[in-house]
Amino acid sequence: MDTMNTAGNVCIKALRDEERVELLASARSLDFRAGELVVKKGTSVNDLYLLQQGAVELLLGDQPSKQSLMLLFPGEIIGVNCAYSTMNYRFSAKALTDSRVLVINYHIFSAYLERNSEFSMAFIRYISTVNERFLDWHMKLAEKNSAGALAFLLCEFEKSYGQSTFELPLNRSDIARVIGFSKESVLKNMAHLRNEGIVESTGKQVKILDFGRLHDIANHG
Amino acid sequence: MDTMNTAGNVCIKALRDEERVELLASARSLDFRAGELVVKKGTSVNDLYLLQQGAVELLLGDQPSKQSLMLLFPGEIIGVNCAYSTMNYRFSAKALTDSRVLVINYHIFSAYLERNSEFSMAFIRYISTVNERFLDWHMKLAEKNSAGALAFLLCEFEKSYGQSTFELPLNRSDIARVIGFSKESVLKNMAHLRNEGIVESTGKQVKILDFGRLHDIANHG
DNA sequence: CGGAAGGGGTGTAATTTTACACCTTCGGGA
DNA sequence: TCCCGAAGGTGTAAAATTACACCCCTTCCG
Repeated sequence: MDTMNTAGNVCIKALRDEERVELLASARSLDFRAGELVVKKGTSVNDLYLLQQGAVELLLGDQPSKQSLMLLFPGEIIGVNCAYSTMNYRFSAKALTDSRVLVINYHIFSAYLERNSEFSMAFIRYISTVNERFLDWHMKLAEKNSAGALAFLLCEFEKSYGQSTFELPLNRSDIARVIGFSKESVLKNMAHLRNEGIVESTGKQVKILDFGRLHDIANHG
Repeated sequence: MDTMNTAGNVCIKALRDEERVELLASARSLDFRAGELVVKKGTSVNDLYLLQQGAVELLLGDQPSKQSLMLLFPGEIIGVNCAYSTMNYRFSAKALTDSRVLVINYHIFSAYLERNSEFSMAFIRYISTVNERFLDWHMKLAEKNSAGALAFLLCEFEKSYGQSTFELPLNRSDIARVIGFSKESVLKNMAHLRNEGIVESTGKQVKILDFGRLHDIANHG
């Protein structure tokens, strides 16, 4: 959730001015409504998608119970860490909120990678950083029980928004998918947090009342 | 576990002949005994390690209950997908069996990335492929119960060794860490497989007797 | 305006897994 | 040669989580 200095934005800054101008001139923005697919698994990789606004969820499968890979926020290039493995996208990406995406032509982007070594090194560093944050995220979640995982997610959102009252870009089923527990687990744990006076929640609106205890649950779950 | 055409070996083939000769001339092989750390979390990134022989486990933490990231086999560059995120290694790597590693100087390697665009594109593709296989592995495991996860691991090893009798490079605690269940879960499930006549096992020696049923368990766990 | 669908929620029972205790065997080191 | 530690193993109980059933409310569409 920490978008500072590791975003796709930053690696694009490694382009030369004229390259950046050319890339942005050839790019176009697209808007997606909450719930729409931004990227569909199996489609061929013609474009890269830089998220400008909103929140997007990366999903592995296309089954009803799709597995959540990660949440993406403004500045990120969607699915960047696998974009060069095959010619087809191996995951889907769904807009969690209304979102705006900058569509960047893959071939133009690749041409810059081939001829601008500073840019390709910045891109390699960017991919490495995305991987590391992905591993951190999943491994932190993997070692927690359901209460800890939910608390951890709420703490991360509070940190990201920088305030204790915020609107989650996720419904309860989304939360369940992201942290890897059932919807009922999420609902029961959320009820427990409310009953204990740790949070207030009304649908997606969340207010954290006792940050210390939430952190304790997150750390020891 | 599929080492075909996605290994670090293959991306190194993208180097020009004289670059490859120079890289290999400056590299040296190191041997590690089973149980030794090949890479220790926190050490600075001066070298990359190409696994030539044996099996290595990538671990996230340095706690006693370290979390398993992935298993690595000959041809892989250890921890390649995060090697360019920071100046220190963010994970440890432990030799599961006696292993031989080619130690490649990071700065020489990076210099080739900067001046040989064909090589850097091959490297980007290699990292993407490593990421994708990592995601596939973890997401397949994540959706299985303990019986399914153990069966899946055994099936993958059978596929990798190409025969139904093989020696696991893992003891029961290692297996537990890799698939994310307790040691007793692994032991109980292994006993069940033996009692059902699906496998024979003596320590690390495993023989698969009923591949169809093992696959069924792997697929429906 | 009514019905359907989606989302939030609760309760109970079943299943899965861990925790804990303890055992046996084997290999290595003193 | 003996002892200790590591590894493989089993049993029982507790804890965690899911499965399932069902409810209520709100919003949207016909």
